[in-house]
Amino acid sequence: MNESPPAGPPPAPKGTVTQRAIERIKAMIGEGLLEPGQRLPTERDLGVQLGISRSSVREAVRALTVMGVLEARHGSGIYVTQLQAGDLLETFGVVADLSRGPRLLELLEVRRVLESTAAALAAARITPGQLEAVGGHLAAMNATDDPDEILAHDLAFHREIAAAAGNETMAAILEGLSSRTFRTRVWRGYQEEGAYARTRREHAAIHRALAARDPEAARAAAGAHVGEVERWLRDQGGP
Amino acid sequence: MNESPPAGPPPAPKGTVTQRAIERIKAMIGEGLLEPGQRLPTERDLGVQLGISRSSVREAVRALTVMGVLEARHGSGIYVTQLQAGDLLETFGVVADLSRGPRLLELLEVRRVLESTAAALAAARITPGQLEAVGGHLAAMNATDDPDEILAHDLAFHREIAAAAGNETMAAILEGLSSRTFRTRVWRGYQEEGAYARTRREHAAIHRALAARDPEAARAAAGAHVGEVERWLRDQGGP
DNA sequence: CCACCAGAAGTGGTCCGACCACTGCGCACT
DNA sequence: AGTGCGCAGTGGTCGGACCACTTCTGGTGG
Repeated sequence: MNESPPAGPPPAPKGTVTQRAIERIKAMIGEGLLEPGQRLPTERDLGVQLGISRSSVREAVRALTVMGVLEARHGSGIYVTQLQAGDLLETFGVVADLSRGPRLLELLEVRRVLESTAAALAAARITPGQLEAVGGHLAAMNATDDPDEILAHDLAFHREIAAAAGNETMAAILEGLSSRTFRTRVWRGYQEEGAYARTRREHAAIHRALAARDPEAARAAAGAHVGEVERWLRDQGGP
Repeated sequence: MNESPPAGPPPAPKGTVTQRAIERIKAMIGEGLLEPGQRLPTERDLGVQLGISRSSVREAVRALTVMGVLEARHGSGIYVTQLQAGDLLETFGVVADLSRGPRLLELLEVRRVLESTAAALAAARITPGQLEAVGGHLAAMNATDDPDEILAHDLAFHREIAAAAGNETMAAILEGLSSRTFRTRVWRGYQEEGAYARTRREHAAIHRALAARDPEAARAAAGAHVGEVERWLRDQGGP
């Protein structure tokens, strides 16, 4: 009769129940209690353990799934992802897709910086096999007139370079920054100006720098490539 | 009696219901039907519109909330965010916090690249007021011995520079890459080696380059700064 | 003995209905 | 007119039920 009104410390009084659940699960992983690839308790059990309803558990799991931390397999269970990049890319891509105006330019600026660096790293580390793959996409891109196919090979071209840079995280970020719809939106108008030729020239320059194992040349070529799109976009929305 | 078994086109048969709901809402925003700051229909109404239950709507909203696209205000309604960067930082920070081993190094490498660029941009654009703020954090950092306070001013120091670079998106990414717990974890051991002096020297060098409006010097100083932490971390987990 | 398949158990996915906590606004009271 | 209270509306939480899918198990036939 003396501690009911004054304070009830046990049931943590912060934020919403779901928010707390997210923190709890996140903490479990952070503390190593949950290893990547490991299976979590069932939603029902988690609800009991955390003292919350299954609905709230589901929302927490959904949130962590979106973040790329957890993965739910229907009929099997919930698992901790390998956190192997490419998992956080989805969120990043969504933001990129929804960005407009000045934000788009900023995104492109970030991409230019990372793409340049990736190209420089790739020039130093790329394997003959990877170089051949890059060349393949370059050739395929030049051999067709179908915009969709060109776009696909363009994406693959850059993806291959990012992979060759040896930094999966950077590759994942670039992947998000070059998400399909994002790219499609920008290219729609860009290519109408007959920018194909310039694009081909720039891609060829990047490929040449990679083949020559010249990091600085690759950095410059990649930077110029993205910079061109940047310039076009700036002119577009500007005056 | 003749179209029940053959085909049911209206209820698109792809993915889970929640996933579809996410796409639908995302599309509404992408197509401009939902302006930033605008209020969405209630969860109950959305359920009716999309032909799904409120539970599923809630999960979809939760997912988009985590992505920083929506914001739910208890008792008021669901709103579209301004997509003003800093919203996607949370997810990015979580990933950074949970990363381990090689992934951590990759993250740091990305940070080095962006931090260098931000410093270079800041050197060209920084205002006297911002420069003073940077100097203030530098002085405050050198004036105390409390690790927590040092960390706080360290974060503010870099945040101020990122802001001065004039690219909010880049600043948001750097913010996520320097999230509190991430930083704390790395610094715990780093500072034990009496790295304070070196950190102070490096920070001073960055500040000097900014004051001199020398982009290349700022780029080099910032790159070296992050690179030092990188080197230490590599030595740590290596042999 | 092995390969294969049908069933059962367990899991996430979806739906429903109820109630709680908070916000916002309008009405009545002062 | 100013103030406070109450009510309607909204997101937050809960519990239970059922569905869809995966997985393992046991049996059956080769």
